[in-house]
Amino acid sequence: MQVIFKNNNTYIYDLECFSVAATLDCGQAFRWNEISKGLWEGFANDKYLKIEQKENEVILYDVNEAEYSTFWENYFDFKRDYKLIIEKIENEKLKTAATFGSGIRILNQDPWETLCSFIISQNNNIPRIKGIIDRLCSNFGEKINGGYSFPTAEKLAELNLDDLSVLRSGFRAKYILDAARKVARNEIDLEKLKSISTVDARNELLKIYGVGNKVADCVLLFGLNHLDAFPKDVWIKRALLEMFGGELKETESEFAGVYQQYIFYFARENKI
DNA sequence: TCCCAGGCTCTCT
DNA sequence: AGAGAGCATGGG
Repeated sequence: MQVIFKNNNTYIYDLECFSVAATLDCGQAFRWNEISKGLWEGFANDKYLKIEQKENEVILYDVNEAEYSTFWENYFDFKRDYKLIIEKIENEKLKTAATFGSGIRILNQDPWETLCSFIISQNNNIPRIKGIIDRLCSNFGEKINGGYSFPTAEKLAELNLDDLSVLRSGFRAKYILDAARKVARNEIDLEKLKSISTVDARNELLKIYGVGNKVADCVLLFGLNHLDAFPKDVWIKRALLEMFGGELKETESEFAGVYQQYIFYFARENKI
């Protein structure tokens, strides 16, 4: 892997195990869109990015060295050796799924944005999740280059259910408010959850009204860097049954969350 | 039209 | 402690 900074862009060469499409379109983030083949734009927290993948080249437009090394490198988890993770898989079917989804990386997203987004995701479909999050940002975020930032918990904590009716988020609005208030009042310290055990962090998240095991595990995995969290949604439960007979001991392992994304992507793309 | 969506809470056994 | 209804809304 080689990183070059030039013309205010960041160019990455010889980067293994990365597909921008698989990573941004596998259901872990909801604010990315493909403009044309291989060219994506989107937001992370209060930052806008245009990123393109060509043959053996990834370009982050208008990203200088400082922005790359302090933010995007970690956001895309470029430093982690996913090839090694895949090589260590012994279960043959899991290896098949991993090979199929080998371009997926687990994004290091902002904890609050992740929490709020996955509260919205429950009993919902992805196009509508994206729509609700778009309205959340355009109504309550800050105007930034190209769009709107994700609103802070402090901002949302001041609002009431009536204010949130513009989101058309249904029964989830009351859950958003409870999460915003608990985070804004520091009843739940999201940053601290990164450094405590996965079990303890999950129990903290479960204190939020509207957060159950699945949403908590998504926040642990996509926003708090707990890669051993294994979110079980309807797709995963079905895939575990059909691919592994309902039992897979790897769901308890160090990189269970990475495996989960491979299985999820494999199941969805292959329509099993 | 009808079914269902990366679930969760509440209630009833 | 396990099962089932209800939840808001709208995409397909």
